[in-house]
Amino acid sequence: MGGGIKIHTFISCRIVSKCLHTMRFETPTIKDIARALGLSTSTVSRALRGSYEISDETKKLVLEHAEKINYRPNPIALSLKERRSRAIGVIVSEIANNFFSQAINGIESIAYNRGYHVIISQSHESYEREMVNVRHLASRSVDGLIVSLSSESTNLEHFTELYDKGLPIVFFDRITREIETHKVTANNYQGAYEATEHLIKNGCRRIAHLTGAPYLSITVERLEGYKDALAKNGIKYQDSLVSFSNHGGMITAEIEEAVTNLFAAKPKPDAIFTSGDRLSTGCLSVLHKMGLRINDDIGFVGFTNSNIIDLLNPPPTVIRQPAFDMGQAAIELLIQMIESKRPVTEFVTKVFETEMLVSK
Amino acid sequence: MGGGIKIHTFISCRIVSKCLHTMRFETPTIKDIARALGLSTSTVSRALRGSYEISDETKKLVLEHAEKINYRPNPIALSLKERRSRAIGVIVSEIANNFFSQAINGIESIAYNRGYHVIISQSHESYEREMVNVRHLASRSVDGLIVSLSSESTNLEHFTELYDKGLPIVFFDRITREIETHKVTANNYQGAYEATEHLIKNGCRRIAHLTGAPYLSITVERLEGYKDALAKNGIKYQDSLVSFSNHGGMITAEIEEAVTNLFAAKPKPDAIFTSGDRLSTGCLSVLHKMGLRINDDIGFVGFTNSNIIDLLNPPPTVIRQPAFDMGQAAIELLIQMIESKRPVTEFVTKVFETEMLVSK
DNA sequence: TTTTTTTGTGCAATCGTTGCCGACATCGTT
DNA sequence: AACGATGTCGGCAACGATTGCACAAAAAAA
Repeated sequence: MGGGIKIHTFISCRIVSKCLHTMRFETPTIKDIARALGLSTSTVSRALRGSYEISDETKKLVLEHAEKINYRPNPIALSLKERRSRAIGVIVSEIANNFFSQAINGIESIAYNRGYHVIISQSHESYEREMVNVRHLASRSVDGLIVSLSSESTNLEHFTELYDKGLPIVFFDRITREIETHKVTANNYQGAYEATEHLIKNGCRRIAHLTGAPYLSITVERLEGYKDALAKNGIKYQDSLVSFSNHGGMITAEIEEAVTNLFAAKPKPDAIFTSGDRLSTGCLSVLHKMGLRINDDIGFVGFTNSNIIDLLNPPPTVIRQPAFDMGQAAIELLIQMIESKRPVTEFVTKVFETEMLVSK
Repeated sequence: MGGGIKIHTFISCRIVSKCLHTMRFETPTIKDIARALGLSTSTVSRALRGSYEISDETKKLVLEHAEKINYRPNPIALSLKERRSRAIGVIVSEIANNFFSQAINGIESIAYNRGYHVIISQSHESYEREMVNVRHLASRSVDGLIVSLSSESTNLEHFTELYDKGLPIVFFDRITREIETHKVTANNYQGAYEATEHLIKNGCRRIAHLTGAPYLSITVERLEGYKDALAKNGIKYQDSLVSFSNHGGMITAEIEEAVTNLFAAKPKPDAIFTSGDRLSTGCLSVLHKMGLRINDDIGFVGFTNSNIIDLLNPPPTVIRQPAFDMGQAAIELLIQMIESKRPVTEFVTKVFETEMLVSK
């Protein structure tokens, strides 16, 4: 950061003869096998699928030759014909977010075993980007979608448009009431409640809340938990102690401004509760820059799945979501929808409990 | 972690009538337009592409109807016909690695502007997984590949197989000499040299080196830098002070064992230099668990692109790579290869300088 | 020997799109 | 009047794979 980036460029001048990088590269097809063996493509196709109508002799011939020329069926042709791709799309705001990357690992762990490929796509918290990605994935015939909404997504037409036509979609993390389908989420209310109560038990009374875009489900649920914990403990809720960050912590300046504003409240807050991976780490950075030590100078609890928070100074108390398991649950529900013979009419919402890791 | 995971499952029993989730969903095609307007598909196709052979009147008719029924060309059919997809594949070991997620952001930032989609795929440091992913991406007609090799990849046939057939490939980060193509890398030698020298200047004499799989380019280059820095400063290199982690830090137990082994050397090392994001954070965790304070009890420098290392206690000195810029460089070279009219015969290797952030 | 059954294979359509060629009609030119 | 040029459009084939139907040859039954 800061200053130009130095680059050395080595030019290797050796000329590689085999390089044919303008012709599209070719793969052996069923036709090549047919031609080589003097059969028709249909016979070859059936032989490869082990159809009972083909003699064992022919089958052996075909299979051996297919093996020899390293034949692989062309999935694009199959997708076009069968209108399915055995690929599922995942849309999250940012992969550089521990919660999401862990969830994706959960998704992959099951998808690959069930023969599905996973295509990851980032919305970068942008409605526009989300829409483009959804359309692209759909038109590429993904068999289903796992989605965590972007901060900006209030209009969900790009989803309903496809969902109503029969594309299976499962929402996770940032879910929506507008679309009736399977959903997977953490118990955000409870997590926020516990976080807030933890701060109260440690003597904090003016607890600020730094959270994401106001229309996101996770924002609403966590805000509710926060409010209820305050109420149960006889603390009055104050608007000035809550700050919404529309970009979910992706823009550092936004967090700095939010924290500054929160500290402008009078009297000053004595604790801060952050909602979301990027917001939590971002807020800790800002506090650090301001020279405030958490626990000593200010109470802190945040939602984050970072795996190195125990190395921080001092280690903050965090709310952790079972991201990997949530990913697994989401893909299982999706595959169930994709492979269901009859229309799915009953939908479940799986709610996973969060865990509070208290700094010692 | 620890204990079962509690899940609440809410079953929503409302029945949604429009739900047809067994039929594959259908998109309007060029045929629908042709039928509706009493034209042939070829005329419609040409009208949509604005061909000069079609009268303005017909064009207007077609375009209006296309807009009305929300027609989108089917990319699968196009891929099949044109044998290109305007999608590029990226294969990295783990997206839950700051270096890679930043590089991917760099790749996306350019790809989207140039009309390419980015498909991300993880090898999880497994040769097997890498091979499956490469084959899948290739058979899905990606127009090119950006690859950082997995720890286990010594055999590169799955790449040469495709590369020789004309699939453009750019390697970055973990590159290889075996394949002659464009490459993007950091100046790992220099980074390691500076890191080691920094430790020496701070009085360390027995510097351990915790690094990745021995056949990776980054491992070799960083080891060279480490060795040369020792030599230039009159310190004898010792095998017992270097430990190779084959899984690149993905397995915590492996790091713990490695660190334990390094500390078994006599006399004990007085500093540790780690190569790689996961290894650095993993090592810091282990040191923390062992109750060793870096700088005070043991010197430390590590390669990492984590954005919260300044929050660690105490903040370690780190070597940072310009990941975003490296990603941009890689995709630019790839697109250049893809769109080149004539075979590419001269290849460049771009080497980006690293930056050492010294803890104050 | 004739008819029926069985077995093995090929033809052609399909998926959505585009390239190529040919079919007209209209106009202007010689 | 005959011809070529131009403008506008449709038909066919192809991309790679699958599949229902038809058809052949061989085997079995009559």
